[in-house]
Amino acid sequence: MRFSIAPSDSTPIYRQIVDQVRRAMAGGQLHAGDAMPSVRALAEEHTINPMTVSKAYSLLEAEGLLERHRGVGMVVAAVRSAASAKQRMALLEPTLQAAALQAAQLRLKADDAMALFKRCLAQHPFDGDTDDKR
Amino acid sequence: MRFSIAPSDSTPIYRQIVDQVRRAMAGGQLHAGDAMPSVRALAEEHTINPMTVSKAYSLLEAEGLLERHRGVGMVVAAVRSAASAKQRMALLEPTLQAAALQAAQLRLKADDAMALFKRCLAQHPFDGDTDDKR
DNA sequence: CGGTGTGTATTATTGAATCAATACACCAGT
DNA sequence: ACTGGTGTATTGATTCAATAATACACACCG
Repeated sequence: MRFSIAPSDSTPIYRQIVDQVRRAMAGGQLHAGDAMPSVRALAEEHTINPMTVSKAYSLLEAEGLLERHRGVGMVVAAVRSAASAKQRMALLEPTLQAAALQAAQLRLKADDAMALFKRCLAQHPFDGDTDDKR
Repeated sequence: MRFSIAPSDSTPIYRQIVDQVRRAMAGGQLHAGDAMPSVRALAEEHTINPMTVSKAYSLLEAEGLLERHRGVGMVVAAVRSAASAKQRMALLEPTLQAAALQAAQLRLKADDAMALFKRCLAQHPFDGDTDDKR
């Protein structure tokens, strides 16, 4: 599981982690039983505090997405599987709503905004398709 | 000038104001000489602290977008006019990049994401077109 | 058993953002 | 000048996010 953490971002680090895990779960990149990176490993990789990672994991556990196995590590919970397309769209919608608002404030033509979005989408080649099996 | 402030959002209030003014300027909704809502008025309308508004205005003044007229109010600076379409697109791009990343993580089809975005855009009827001239 | 690796709890500290209350400096009208 | 409207400065308190440094509880493995 790859994380992209931006400490400079206004959204808290622990929330960035939570959101990304949520999306990865919904997108089916995480399967039940998969082991999550250890708190210390993740903290070291991004030079953040272990407790910040732990906080994120705790929230995800409370949410039922992860299971805590003390002494072993966090593991993706059993029940969940990939969400339906409709559910995944619902997760994306708030961001697109914000983008649409910005586009309107910028007085951009809807077509232009769409074209730009299309270009952005093309830049994200669904890194899971390059299937990093190990 | 209408502001939509979300105190619950993780991005600081003063930043929400700054960003919205920037977009309104680029979109040509604010013209040189236009008077900005007073610090106290804006603070009261959104039940936020006057100093928070003042902080936002100060940043915008430092940026050259607003001019401070003590005793009179903040006024849109002279030099700037609406930005070119290309510049406005550049302001929107970071948000769409983030959205594209999320879509990829969610394993959404690009077409589906585009369709959703189109729907979101349709919900923002460019409130300036309803032209609240007074 | 003992070591190593898990996640966790605790306490204290830093910094940013916000609020609250007050006082001040400025300008325009009467 | 006075008054009422501007933006601003100051000080303090509060909240939240993140850090730091320990110490602890648990599980696997040899």
